[in-house]
Amino acid sequence: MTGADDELSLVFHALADPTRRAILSRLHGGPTTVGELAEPFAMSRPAISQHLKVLERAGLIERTTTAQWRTCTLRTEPLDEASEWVERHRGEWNERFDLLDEHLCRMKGTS
Amino acid sequence: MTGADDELSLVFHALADPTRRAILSRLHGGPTTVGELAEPFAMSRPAISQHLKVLERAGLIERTTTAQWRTCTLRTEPLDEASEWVERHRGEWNERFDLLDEHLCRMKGTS
DNA sequence: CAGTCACGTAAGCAACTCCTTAATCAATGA
DNA sequence: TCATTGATTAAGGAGTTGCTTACGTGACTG
Repeated sequence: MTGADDELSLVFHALADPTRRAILSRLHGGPTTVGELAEPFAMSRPAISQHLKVLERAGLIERTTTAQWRTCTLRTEPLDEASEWVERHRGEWNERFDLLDEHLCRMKGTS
Repeated sequence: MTGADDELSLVFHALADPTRRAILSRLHGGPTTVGELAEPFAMSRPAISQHLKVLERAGLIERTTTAQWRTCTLRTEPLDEASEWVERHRGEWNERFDLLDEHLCRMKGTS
C-alpha cells in the first residue's frame, strides 16, 4: 500500500515535489490558468494537470471552470494543519534539546 | 522519475506517512532502539528498518550502533527548513487573502 | 459547420514505495 | 564454539508515481 490517504499525509506528499512547490509559489502571485502555469516548466501540459490533481486532492488548490479556462486558486487551510504538526513537534524537540544542553553544561561544569 | 532528491523534498516525503510520523512522535520521548520502536506497530521489523532509513536519508534521525543495538536519535534541523518553507508561504498567502478581503469589502460597499 | 484553443482523460512505461519472508551479520553469553 | 538476540540486507510482489504521446471534450471563432 502506497500513499496514505489521511489529510496530513496527502498534504506532505503534495509538498514533496519541487515542481508542485514551484506551482504553489507561482500560484500565490494570484489565480492562474493551467496554460500560464505550465509555461515555465520543461514538461508537457498533461504532466502539469496531474500535478494539479495531486494538489487538489490535498486541498491546496481549487479549480474553477470559466468558459474553456481552468483557473487555479490557492487554499490555505491544509497548510495550516501541516504547519501545526511541524511546529508542535519542533517545539517539543527543542524543549528536549534544551534539557540536553543543560545536562551537557552540568557535565562540563563537573568535569 | 520519482522521488526528487533535494533536501526539502526528502523531508516532506518522509513526513508523508503516518507510520513515520508516529515514529517521530514516539521518538521525541527520547532515544529508542529499533525493537522498542517497532513494538507498537503491526508491522515486521524490516519494515520499520526501512522507514528509519527514509527518516535518516531526510536527516530527521541519526542512528548510532552500541553493541547489537541501534539507537535512534532525533535531529531537528531539517524540520526547521521545512517549517521555514511552510511559514513563508502561509504568510504570503495570508497577506494576499487579506488584500482579497479588502477588495471584497470595497466591492460590497459599492454594490 | 469546420477549425482552433484550453484542458482533461486514457494508456503505457520505467522507476519507486511499502510491505513481506528468508538469509545474513555482528555482539553477547552459555 | 554454538545458540541467541538485535537489527540489517536481499529478493520479490502488489500498487503508485511521474512522465510521455494520443485522443476526447467543451467553448469560442470564422
